[in-house]
Amino acid sequence: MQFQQLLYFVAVAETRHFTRAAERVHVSQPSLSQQIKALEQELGAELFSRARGNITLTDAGEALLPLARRILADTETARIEVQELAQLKRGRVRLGATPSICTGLLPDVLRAFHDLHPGIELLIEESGSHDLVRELARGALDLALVVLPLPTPSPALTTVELLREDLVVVSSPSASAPGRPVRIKDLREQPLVMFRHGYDLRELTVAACRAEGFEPTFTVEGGELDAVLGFVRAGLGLAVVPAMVAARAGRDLRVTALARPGLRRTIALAHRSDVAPPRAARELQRMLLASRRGEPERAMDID
Amino acid sequence: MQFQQLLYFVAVAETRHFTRAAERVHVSQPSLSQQIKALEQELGAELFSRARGNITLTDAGEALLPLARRILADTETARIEVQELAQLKRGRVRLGATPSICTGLLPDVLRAFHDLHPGIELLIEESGSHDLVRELARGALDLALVVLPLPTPSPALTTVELLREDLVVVSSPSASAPGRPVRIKDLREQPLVMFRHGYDLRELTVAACRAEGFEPTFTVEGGELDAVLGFVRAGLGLAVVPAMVAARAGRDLRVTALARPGLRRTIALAHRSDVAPPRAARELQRMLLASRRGEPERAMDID
DNA sequence: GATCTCAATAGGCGTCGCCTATTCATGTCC
DNA sequence: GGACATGAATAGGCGACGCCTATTGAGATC
Repeated sequence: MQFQQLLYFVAVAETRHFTRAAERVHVSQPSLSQQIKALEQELGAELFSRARGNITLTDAGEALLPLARRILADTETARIEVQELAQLKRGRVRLGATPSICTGLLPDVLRAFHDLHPGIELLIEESGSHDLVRELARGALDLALVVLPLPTPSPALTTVELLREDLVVVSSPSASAPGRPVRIKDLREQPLVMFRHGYDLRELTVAACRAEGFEPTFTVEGGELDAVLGFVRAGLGLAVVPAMVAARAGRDLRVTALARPGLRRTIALAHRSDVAPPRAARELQRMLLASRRGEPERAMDID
Repeated sequence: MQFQQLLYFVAVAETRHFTRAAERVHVSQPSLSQQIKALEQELGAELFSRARGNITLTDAGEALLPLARRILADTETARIEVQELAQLKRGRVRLGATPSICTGLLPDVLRAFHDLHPGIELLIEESGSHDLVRELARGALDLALVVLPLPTPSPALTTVELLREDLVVVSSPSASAPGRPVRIKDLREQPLVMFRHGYDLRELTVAACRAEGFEPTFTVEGGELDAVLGFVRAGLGLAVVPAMVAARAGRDLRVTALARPGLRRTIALAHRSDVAPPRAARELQRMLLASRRGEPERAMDID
């Protein structure tokens, strides 16, 4: 049994005419006759009663017709579904990212992606790099934006470096302004507002302070990104954040660069090494990589 | 897209292994790989992510799998349905017959047919020949047992003579016995119990009397076959019925042959000339024709 | 680095589906 | 009633395609 044979069969059943059916399916009448005959032989039953000028379905033909129609409809559906997925008309991307990346880098790119591919569902998982790596390995995420180096490096994950961004100090405009640019050691006696455990920024900042030989002091700690910025704005202390986040945080925060060599972090795209990400995820990956040409400069030229 | 390709696709999806899938569908591994590749090309999307030792469905593959399964299941259903019809495991015969044939000839043959083909639905339409011919032409019946000659002969119907049966006279054992065998003209002063209009037997009997130059007299008229026999049994009069009916009517009826040349009627099978009857109807037709070898003798050797 | 596994390619062969040309059957018209 | 017209069924040839075996190629595993 073949799809063509069913197609021909339905055409004959509907036109009740071999020659017209052949025209409809764009094949010569003998070819159609042969295929119908082959189908009848394979099924072991006549499908049409060929009374001259009055082609009719036999009872076997009547039984076959609805099934044939359904099979053909299903193949058409299959074709369309798969092609819609391939053409990014439908689909889903499960993207993981750290909170600071969600705030800094993602909005513009996701907006652009959604404008290009409005049918694609975007699922964002906002977590620390550690969790993201685990979810990625589990297959619960297609793609993740993580901070390098990975907390648990593994050959099972492929990472592509996306951009390096400078960290800057944010403070309340009303508070006593630190000298500019700030050195890490200047933070020794400065009260800091610190993220909760799990934030890469926390580990990074604390590690930098320790490298200078001191333990930082926190006035508040444990908040998410927005809360930390709010506390800073309220004058509770300083915070070290990516330049891109600082740029988005608004003008009522003073942004101060760190003195050389400063602090920077590397953001990378990660996905499983063994399976290629779905089509839609690959497309998002492509757009993220393309965006690094223009974005970083614009984001980094803030004092 | 081809059935084989879908079959191969499902096999790979289920085994997650090209070589094992190839074994399962009894084809070489390269052939299977090629067909999967062809399917992917036609659909314009990869269906599997071929991570070494870990074949997985892509999202396109996931979308295709349920449809592929359904398509394959439908083809299997189609195959089985058609074959069951062809093998007379299922089906329907719409058979028309006159009341006397229903009573006389049919029971044994239908019993035999049903024993052979219990899955076939038997629909009996009991009417006069005139109605039967009309229903046959309309396509409402597959086959009819009618009395020849047809009331409205037509080239659209094909008739095959099935058997000739003698008509006999039935009477109550208690009533005054007519001489044996009875001549038509003996019925002149005999009261008859007569069927309702529409019965071939009525026309036949009345016509025979008129040929002898008299109008028959009826004590009761208008009943169906069973009622007529009941009236005869009660002594209301005589009736002229087919020998086969008389034989089945039981021993409390006296059956008397008609004197030569007697009366007989021809029963034939009729069906539309333009379309072949369905498979099941042809089989019943075959059994009816086969039965005439033995049945008539047994039915006609009464009295 | 040798071996092993397993999918992908290469090349050859047979089948099959399609085509055109023709035949055959059956209504239809003069 | 014979010529014609219509429409489905063969006949024969050609190209494509699916299958095969043999081989290559790429990751794992020891």
